[in-house]
Amino acid sequence: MELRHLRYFIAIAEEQNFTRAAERLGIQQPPLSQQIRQLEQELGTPLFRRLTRKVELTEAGASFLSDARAILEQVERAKNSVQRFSRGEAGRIRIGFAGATYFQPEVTALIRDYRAHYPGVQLLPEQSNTALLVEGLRSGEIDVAFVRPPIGGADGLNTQLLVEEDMLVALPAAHRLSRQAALPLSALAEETFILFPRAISPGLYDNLISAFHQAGFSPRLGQEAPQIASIVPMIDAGFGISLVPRSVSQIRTEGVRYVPITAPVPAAPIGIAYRQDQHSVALAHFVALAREKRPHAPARPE
Amino acid sequence: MELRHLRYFIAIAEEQNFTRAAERLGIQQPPLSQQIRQLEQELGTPLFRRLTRKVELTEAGASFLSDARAILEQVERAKNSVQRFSRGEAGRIRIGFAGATYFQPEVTALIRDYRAHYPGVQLLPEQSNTALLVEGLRSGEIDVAFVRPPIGGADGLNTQLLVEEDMLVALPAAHRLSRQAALPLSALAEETFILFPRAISPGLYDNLISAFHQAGFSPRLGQEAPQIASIVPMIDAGFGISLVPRSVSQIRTEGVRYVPITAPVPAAPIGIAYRQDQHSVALAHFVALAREKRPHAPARPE
DNA sequence: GTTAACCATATATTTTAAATATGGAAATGG
DNA sequence: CCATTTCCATATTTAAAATATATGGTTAAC
Repeated sequence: MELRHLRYFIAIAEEQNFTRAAERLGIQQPPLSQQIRQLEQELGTPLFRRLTRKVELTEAGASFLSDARAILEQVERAKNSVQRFSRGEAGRIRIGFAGATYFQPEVTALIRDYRAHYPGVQLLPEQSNTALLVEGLRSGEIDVAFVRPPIGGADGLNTQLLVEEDMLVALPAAHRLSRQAALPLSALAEETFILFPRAISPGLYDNLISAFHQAGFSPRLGQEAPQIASIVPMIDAGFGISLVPRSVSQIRTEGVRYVPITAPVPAAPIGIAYRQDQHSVALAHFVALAREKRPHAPARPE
Repeated sequence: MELRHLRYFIAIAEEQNFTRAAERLGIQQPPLSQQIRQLEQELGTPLFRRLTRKVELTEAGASFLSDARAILEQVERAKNSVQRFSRGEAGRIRIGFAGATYFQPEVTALIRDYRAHYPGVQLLPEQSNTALLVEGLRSGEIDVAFVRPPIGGADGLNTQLLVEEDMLVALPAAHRLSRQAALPLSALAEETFILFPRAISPGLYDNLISAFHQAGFSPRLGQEAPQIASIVPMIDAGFGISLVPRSVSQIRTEGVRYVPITAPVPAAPIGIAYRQDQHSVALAHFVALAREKRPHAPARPE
């Protein structure tokens, strides 16, 4: 059986007439008769009663008619579906968010814009840290991730800068410096710092450390925070002070103040990372949208 | 697109290899490549990524794979369905029951047996009278009916005798004859009879009247009953007495007694009627089952 | 009783799928 | 690193299958 048989069968059922159905199908009547004979043979039962002026469906034929129509409709749906996938209008993107990247307005704006453009694509967010996300990208568990570049050993992964974020000082409201409008980093030489483990975001960590060195001191490290976002409550709890990406200051707490840094300002860039051998059209659109938003985008034609 | 394309596509997706898929399909590899190229062209997108050691589905291909499988399964279901219809294992029979025929054990036994043999056939019962049922058979609203033969003007309809029922006298419990073991019809010459309108079952009505004439009297007619089954409550209510098919005596009421007739015994046969130009296999089975049950079936080979 | 409608059959032709032969690219294995 | 293997694509031939043409038979219609 082939779809041709179904198309022919339906045409005859609708016309109740082989000759007219053949015309409608753009073929002659004899091949149509022959194809239906084949179909009836394969099914083992007549589908039509041939009367003198018209043909009519047998019971078996009537049952087959609705099925045949449903099959052709399903074929059409499958075609459309495949094309939506190939155009990136359908699909699935597993998105990873590294520590505190989901506070960044640029990040949420990108997600929002993408959803507006491609509502048919399912977005599966996952929260983690840069190191684990890079791992997930490599193993294929994640399609794209918002990370804090640079990411070590990025072989096989592409990274694209999305936001050039800076960092702020975060300190307890009761701290003697918490009312300052701005601070040089050197003013913090004697403080105890809460930092996250270098392993979860080496790039960001190294940015911090090198800023400290530029300011002329090595930070005294206190309790380690399990992740970036948990630094804020730890400051509130009195474990020390820290430097956090500016977007983290969206976490407003009674006991914590954020103060801008005059110099040297540590960078906390956010980028998106994805596999180089990545074939998803949906993801390509996502990356393209991110590129439109990248900072200082040079206006060069592509 | 033809089903062939789907079968080929699925084989390759499962084998991840054109050559092996071709073997499995019993064709050579080049025509397989060609058919897939056709399919990809029609869909407007590649379905496979051709790697050096294997092929893998694209996103579009993965979406198409599940659809293709679903389509082939639906085709199989349609085939099976059509065959069930052609064997009479699926279908629908609209069955009419004339007045009081559904009290007859033979009738309910036939229905029960048929349902046991062909559980896939939907039986749609409808209660009416012989005249309306004959009408329904002609117009195609009903497929088969239990009627009280003979049915007038049976052109185009076949009738088959199912039960040779006789009639009983039905009278009030308080009636002077209600304790008799049996009665000749002539004993009722002076009674008032409740009868149904001749129009709803002329055969049965004429059987009654001719039995009265054989017994040597014309019945005095009282109130008319709208249908056979409603005769019993009318007797209870004191409108008169009547003769009813033996199976009606299953309606046991405190105030009504049934007494057998010695002679002449009016016949109340039940038959099934259906269109001669009837093509339903399911109905043919039903009629065949009824024939096995017909009274005094002569043991002639067919 | 002749004609018209309509499907089936027989045969010819064209289209299409499948087979054969071969090439090229990439991994594998001495 | 070169030879070999794996595996799909392409070109061409062959076989199969669908379609076209011609025609016949049956039944209703005029």
